[in-house]
Amino acid sequence: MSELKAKIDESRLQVGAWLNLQQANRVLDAIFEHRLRAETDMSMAEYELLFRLQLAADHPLQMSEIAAQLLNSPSGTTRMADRLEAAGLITRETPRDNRRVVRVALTEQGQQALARADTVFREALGEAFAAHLSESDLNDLRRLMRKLLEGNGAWSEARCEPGAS
Amino acid sequence: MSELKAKIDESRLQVGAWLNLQQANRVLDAIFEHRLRAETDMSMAEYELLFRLQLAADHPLQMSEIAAQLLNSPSGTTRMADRLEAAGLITRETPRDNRRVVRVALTEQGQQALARADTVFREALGEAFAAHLSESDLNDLRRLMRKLLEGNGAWSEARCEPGAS
DNA sequence: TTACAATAGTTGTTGTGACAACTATAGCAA
DNA sequence: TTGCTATAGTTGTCACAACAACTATTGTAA
Repeated sequence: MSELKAKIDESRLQVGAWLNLQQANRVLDAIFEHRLRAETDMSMAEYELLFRLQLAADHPLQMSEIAAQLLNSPSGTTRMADRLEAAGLITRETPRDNRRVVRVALTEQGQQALARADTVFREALGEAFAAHLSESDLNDLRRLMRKLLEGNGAWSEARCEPGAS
Repeated sequence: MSELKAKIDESRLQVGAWLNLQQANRVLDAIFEHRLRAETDMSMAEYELLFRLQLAADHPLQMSEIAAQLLNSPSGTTRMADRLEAAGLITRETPRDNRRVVRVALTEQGQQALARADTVFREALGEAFAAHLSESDLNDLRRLMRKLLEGNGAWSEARCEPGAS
């Protein structure tokens, strides 16, 4: 009897924690999306792609790497690259030694756009995210998320070492 | 000089924590979506709507309440309700005393579908989410997410008291 | 060398969500 | 009552993402 009750309580705690995680993510996503769109006419997804390109500035990424890092489908990545290329923010190049792959690089204009977006995003991040968490909170959060990612075999893709911008 | 460095480190920590949060959310979302779709032919969004209906089983929800709880747009909520109604899982009813609103309720069939989805979801939640977190981790997580939600004025909507399933 | 399999991206199609415009009802003031 | 405003939902349109099918290139084995 009390075992059943304990199980139900356990389940409630789990569901509650997950719902909170999801809601927080949605709320913050919406905030960042709005801010970015309003001030730079760029979507979060596009910003993330440019951001990943800059992270790996030394070795230009190919489509499949981008897709893996962003957890996007290949087709979605193609379409996004289409838009960014049309806007003049990135270039696609297929190297001669392997004509299957496509290497994506930031253009000068793309770097400028990214810099602007970086400013806007970090400001929004500070206000809507970091302002409500202490430094130890941030470390706790990273620890928890790392556990979740590792537990689901998704840690490698999530690795990120933001460059000194 | 070292102040600038400290600021950069701070920003890295913030960005990293956010990226991890987002990635973890995406990975888990994808897992749950797949599991639910495979075993119940229902999307997470649809499950969440039914779930919210059951949470408030005593007083049937109206469209705007559902939209607020799910952080969805009114139009999106209408479309989802269209699908669920067509599938026979919910009913819409406009009460006579206020013919503007639409009250949504689970049908018998909807309750059964929800029960199945509940089983599948909670199993997936246990495996992909809760299995990697201790009870104190879960409480930490709730605490952190609550801070974020409160900080952005979104706590009330996120409130959830899962019923004894 | 030729044939077959594997890899990398792209395109066709479809589903879903958002914003804005619209309809209908309710509240309220003159 | 009449007219104005606010509220509640729905619909038109469009943007974006996913899956599957397709093309092109590379690797490999007979």
